[in-house]
Amino acid sequence: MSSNKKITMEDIAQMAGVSRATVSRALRDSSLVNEGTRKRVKELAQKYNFAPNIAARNFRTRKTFTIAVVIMVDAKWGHELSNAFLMALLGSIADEASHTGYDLLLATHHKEIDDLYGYYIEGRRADGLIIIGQGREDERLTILAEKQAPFIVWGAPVLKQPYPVVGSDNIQGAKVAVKSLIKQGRKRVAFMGNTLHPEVYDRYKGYKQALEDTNLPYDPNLYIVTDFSQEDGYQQCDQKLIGADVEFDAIFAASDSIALGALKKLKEIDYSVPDKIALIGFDDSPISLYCDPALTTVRQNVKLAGEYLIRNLLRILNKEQIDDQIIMTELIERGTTMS
Amino acid sequence: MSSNKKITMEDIAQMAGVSRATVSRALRDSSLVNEGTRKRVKELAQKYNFAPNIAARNFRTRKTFTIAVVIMVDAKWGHELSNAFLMALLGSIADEASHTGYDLLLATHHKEIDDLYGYYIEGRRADGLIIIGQGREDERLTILAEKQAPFIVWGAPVLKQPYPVVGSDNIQGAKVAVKSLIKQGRKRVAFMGNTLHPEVYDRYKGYKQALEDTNLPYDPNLYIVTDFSQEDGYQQCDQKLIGADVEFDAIFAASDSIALGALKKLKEIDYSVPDKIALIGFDDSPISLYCDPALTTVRQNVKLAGEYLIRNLLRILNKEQIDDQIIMTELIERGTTMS
DNA sequence: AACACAAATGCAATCGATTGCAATGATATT
DNA sequence: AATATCATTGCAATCGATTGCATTTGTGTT
Repeated sequence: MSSNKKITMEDIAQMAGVSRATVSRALRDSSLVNEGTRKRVKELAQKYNFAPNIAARNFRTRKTFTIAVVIMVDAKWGHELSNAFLMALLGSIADEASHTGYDLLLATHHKEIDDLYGYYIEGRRADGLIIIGQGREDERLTILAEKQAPFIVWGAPVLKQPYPVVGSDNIQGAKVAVKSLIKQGRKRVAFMGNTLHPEVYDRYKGYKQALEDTNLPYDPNLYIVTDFSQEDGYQQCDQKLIGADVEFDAIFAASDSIALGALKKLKEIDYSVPDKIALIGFDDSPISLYCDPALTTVRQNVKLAGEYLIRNLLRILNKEQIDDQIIMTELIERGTTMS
Repeated sequence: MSSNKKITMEDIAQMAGVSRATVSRALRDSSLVNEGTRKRVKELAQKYNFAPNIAARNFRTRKTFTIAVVIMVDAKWGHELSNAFLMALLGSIADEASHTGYDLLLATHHKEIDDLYGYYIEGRRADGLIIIGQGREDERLTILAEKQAPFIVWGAPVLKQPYPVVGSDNIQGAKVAVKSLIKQGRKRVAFMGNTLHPEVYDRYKGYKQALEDTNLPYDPNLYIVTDFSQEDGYQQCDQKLIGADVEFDAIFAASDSIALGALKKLKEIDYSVPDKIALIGFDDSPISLYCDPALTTVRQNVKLAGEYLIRNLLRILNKEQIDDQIIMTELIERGTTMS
């Protein structure tokens, strides 16, 4: 069954009575080959289960049809791969990539490869990069940009950043969420998140804008620095809000996970949600519908995100000029704010 | 800055005053080159930021140092990429792969590529495959095995399956969990899951063994067919347990997501958990600690799972013979069973 | 019949790193 | 001094598909 010898184009060519060149063209539907020949060749390829050696093709064509997805992992912010939102995003990227015929190279990027350009681009492992989570590590991205690597970033546009970004409209999303809290009569809305993260910073800006627009005072005590984890949500809620005797009647959290951590704490001390404290998260991860009460949250459009990332990266590979792309969010109202 | 011409080994060789061959050897730390030469070459490579063309290397060596991770997606069971456990597993695999110097090719496998062998192996996109979620689609795996593809499966050993498997000890894990319920005095334990899935089938076996060992009767009405989603957990709990007037005092769910769905239903109708109904899930996904009450669950050792998958696949690539590998689980007792 | 032109195919160079084998030079052995 | 041995290095073939250019064959035109 398995005559372990791999079949090559030469073999197919012999059997079809044509040259390698013609086989190559036939399989790629080049208009240069005769209809009949093409059919014959394709049938032979089918019959012998022939698949062209991609390594050879990549080598010759100097392309890989592969996109590397680099997930910037920052130990301090928890293992991002357990972040439901990022995973959904990854799934969406994978779907879109397969539609366009690209393979996906996955890298959770710790310290090991610090020369992204050399490794992926120079080394021809991938044609382009999608970077997820710009975090604080802007330096590596700047280097990539300097070397003119084809890449795109999921995140938030930062002042004059030298690379193209796709991201949610964090400012608007946050503003709408916080305004909905205020409309319910909440006067002391806490913000939980870490503004060192550009996306969170935008959510924070939206939060402040909502306060300004409604003439509510901004109280620095209500800005609670919190990393992206349920655990930190729980801890900071405990220490910086409850334990610090800060008065508050609502929380806007920069992610669902933070919100869930806070919710746990609130329930432990019998602060009723939403009666006493209203709560809004960000992401609309699957859990948010199934916690108790169900979590009001700002939905990010994961499907579109994946599409735009791939599509724009392909444009870049195609030497086209592209702009940052901002995706609308949607407030999903559930139990933690319904009164 | 960017003299767009890529540098090759030939260039480095010229500068170092040696041949391509020596450069190649020097960079790969071959013992054949003189210490001084190696140093000189490496410095030049460093200085000019040279990374060997991987496409060329792969082509020549007929290896890719890439492992394809294929996630079998079954629409009926929900988009698996949103499954927290699978994602954690993927993360662990990614970590382990990068330690061993392998790249990871990610594929969420819909219908598009049905010839896994041709695409990945014959096409030399990857040296080997890790298949996640054997599901019912055993056929494709059988074909892979026939073609002697180097691959390994995360899942459960199925009778005489012709491929190596790494998986949790689902039988034991389930047995311990159900027995703990029984020890608490529960007499009517429902099982939620779909036994068409081999791993779930094993959990079901463990469930039945626990009943047998403790001389409790098995009631088919307590086997609730449920897919891997919170939504189906909610629905089936509603229809097949509550709505069907089946008497029960505990639920053992085949995954945390199912358990959470059920929990939501139970709370809606004021069945107190754990007083009236005890509940155990499977996976120990992050949420289980933060739902209310916190979910008792069977923890799978994700870290080990990733390690074993990679390690064993590498053995296979190395033509070694390997056995199935079963990983211990651990019952994590939390609020949904504490009484 | 002679020529122009188009369609289909083949020829052969090419991509860049790896590696078996041969060659070189240096040192040790008799 | 001749020879054996070892450490380095270079030569050149090789992996297999792609593609610019040349060639062949077929059709149409005058």
